[in-house]
Amino acid sequence: MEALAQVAALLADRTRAAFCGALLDGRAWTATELAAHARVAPSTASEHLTRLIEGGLLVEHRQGRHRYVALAGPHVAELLETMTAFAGPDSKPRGLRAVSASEAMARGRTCYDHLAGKLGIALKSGLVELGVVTADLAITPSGLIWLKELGFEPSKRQVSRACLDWTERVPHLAGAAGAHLCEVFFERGWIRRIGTTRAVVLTPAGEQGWRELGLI
Amino acid sequence: MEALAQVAALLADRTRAAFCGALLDGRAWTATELAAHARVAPSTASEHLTRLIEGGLLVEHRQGRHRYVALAGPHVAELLETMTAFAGPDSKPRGLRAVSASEAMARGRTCYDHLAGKLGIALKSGLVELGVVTADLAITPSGLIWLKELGFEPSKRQVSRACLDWTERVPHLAGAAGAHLCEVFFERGWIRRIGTTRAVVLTPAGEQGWRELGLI
DNA sequence: CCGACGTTTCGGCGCGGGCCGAAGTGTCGT
DNA sequence: ACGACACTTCGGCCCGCGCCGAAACGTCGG
Repeated sequence: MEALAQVAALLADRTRAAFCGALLDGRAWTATELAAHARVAPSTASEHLTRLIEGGLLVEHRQGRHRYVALAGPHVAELLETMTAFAGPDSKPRGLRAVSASEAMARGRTCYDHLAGKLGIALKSGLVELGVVTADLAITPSGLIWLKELGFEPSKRQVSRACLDWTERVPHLAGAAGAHLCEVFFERGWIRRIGTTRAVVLTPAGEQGWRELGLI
Repeated sequence: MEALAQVAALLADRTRAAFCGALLDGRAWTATELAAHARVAPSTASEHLTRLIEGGLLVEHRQGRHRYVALAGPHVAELLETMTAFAGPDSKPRGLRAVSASEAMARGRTCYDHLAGKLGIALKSGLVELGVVTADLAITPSGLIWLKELGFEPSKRQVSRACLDWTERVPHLAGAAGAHLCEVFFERGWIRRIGTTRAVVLTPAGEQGWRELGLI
């Protein structure tokens, strides 16, 4: 259990945890961006990033004078999701901006590479309704065909996985299938990010698309 | 991400992590037992236990002058499993006793309420062979009937869940179904604990039972 | 009722680690 | 070539926290 403590220690610091939370949007951030986000000096951020990379949680990608970092993969996102689901949402959003931001996150957001929030729950309900997945979020044989018609190709990665939503406390669809659907929705302009946050909305085109697929 | 850091901090200490690791056997331990296990003074253990309980990871059950503690539920076990799978096994078992103990754990052990190790992998393979679960560890309709014949009754808990094995790096069966099978195997004397550890072995009766069920 | 035992509280010690600013390195744009 | 910029390294500060032992409390057994 020695190793467990070491991984936990990496996430036990509010600044490093804030970095990981920001990176849950699935994009790569520069060191300076993360420093500003967590309100610490660049030198402090640099040291934290080095530790997170050595611990295998993050990967870096140097480009000129920039140091881009990103989550090391879906397995890290799953770890963070599991822990966040256990910990529950942060207690008190302070101020009007923070409140409206957290409401937007609750309506819909990306969870690294798939959809979460009320939007994620709606997607799951639709998929269950269509018989693509069972109530336990296992892909059905007919569901696999349905996914393939949307361009899904099975890989080594687990096709479906339940991810516990930390705002709704209900499992939604993660894994390769969840990631693929999210990708397709972005490509088709059915969902769109709000500003630079993880929050997303269903566009009018998306609403129509979902209706045509029988998701709503 | 504030809340994530707080949960992580609970597990970021080697002593508290050792407590949780010991409690992964699913039983309730007294404060003194845990103190001896982690080689710290009783007073130190007492303070750690209070913190873990306040953090929701453990529950206590006072009985006379004893303070029994146990994991707060399957969700805590899942959290620990996810983190341990990410962290990997502890590096170096020291001495002959430690080596043979870790080999026994690799052969078969309980993961809170279900089977893991090579034994868990064997069980999974058998279940896939029988068509009880898919390769992704989702229960099939016929598999549900098979489980019910073994006394399984669906509840609110998720029926099947993939748990990543930290010795084999392969997912095995957790969730309500995994817990039920483990329980049945213990009742029938098919598996037995080695000493007081989490390690288990398949008994001769168990080998025959598994053969009759078509698991091996 | 008394001693043994499991547990808790408290004071105090020492280490680890998170933070910053200053100075240094490397890269880009002009 | 030069300054601006992103990042890193280092020294130093200080707070948090894990540890223990001593003492107190509660329970059990005789």
